[in-house]
Amino acid sequence: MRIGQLAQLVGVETQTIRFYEQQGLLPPPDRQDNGYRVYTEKHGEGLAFIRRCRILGLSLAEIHELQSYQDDPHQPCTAVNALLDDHISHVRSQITALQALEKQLVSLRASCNDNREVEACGVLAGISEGNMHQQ
Amino acid sequence: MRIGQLAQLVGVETQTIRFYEQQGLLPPPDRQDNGYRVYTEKHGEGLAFIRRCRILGLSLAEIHELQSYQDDPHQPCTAVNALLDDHISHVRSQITALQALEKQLVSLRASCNDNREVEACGVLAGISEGNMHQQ
DNA sequence: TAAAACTATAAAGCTACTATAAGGTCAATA
DNA sequence: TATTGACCTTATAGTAGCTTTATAGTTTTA
Repeated sequence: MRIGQLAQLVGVETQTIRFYEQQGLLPPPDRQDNGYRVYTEKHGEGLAFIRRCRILGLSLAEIHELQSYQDDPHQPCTAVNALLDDHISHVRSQITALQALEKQLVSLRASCNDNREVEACGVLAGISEGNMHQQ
Repeated sequence: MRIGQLAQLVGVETQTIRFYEQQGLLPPPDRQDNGYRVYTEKHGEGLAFIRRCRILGLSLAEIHELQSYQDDPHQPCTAVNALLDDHISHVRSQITALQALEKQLVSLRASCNDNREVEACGVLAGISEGNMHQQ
């Protein structure tokens, strides 16, 4: 299987596959005589794992960490769970921050309507004067 | 006022001020004979405006856009409000996406406990097998 | 046979800074 | 006077996770 086929199979771009290889997330595949990469099913699984982790918002470093655990199958999986717990609390704090931001933006938006000149715009005034009561 | 004082006043690093100047967000200040930048109160206000916009999550491009509106004070401020509305819906969709992600992560986490070997880890299995029922 | 489609590498671009390097300026001190 | 320390200057590289571009070689198709 060549890189284009693998890319289509998993739904990524070929450059992304080369990038993951360069980053040490995908093992370097064998090469044909012409230098073309040849992939196996294992590579497909590895790539799919990476993509699912990315969809879950894990960083490449965290993915690397997970892979290192997989190389040690008889260790307890405490660290895996801890990694996920950390990530969950990270996501939760992002949500909290964005919700606070939304409130702020909505209240800023409420200070204006479309029938004004820029000079009298409540939004711009609100930003300029720092009426940004954050809590 | 020199760059260090301005930086301290607004609470940014001096490099950030130079960066904003280079990006066209802050007007180039006058220079002393020795080449040192000299800032006025206007610059302070401009910099504070930029920082407040950044706290609101606006990109430098959006800030640039807002500044261009400020240069035309007698235009209607429709575009300003539209920019904010767009940003609010952007923030809201981020929140929605993160909430869905959180659910996914929590359910994944629930599929394991700390008393297993990596080989039998419910989290790793969940990712590997793609049990990632997204809705 | 020639063009289209695929592969390769290397390097730059994206965002919004932050950090580092190498040096010039200025006031106070030894 | 020499030097130390704090400040300023520019230019360049690094961060994350790719994407884009440039340039070139290979294979497949028309």
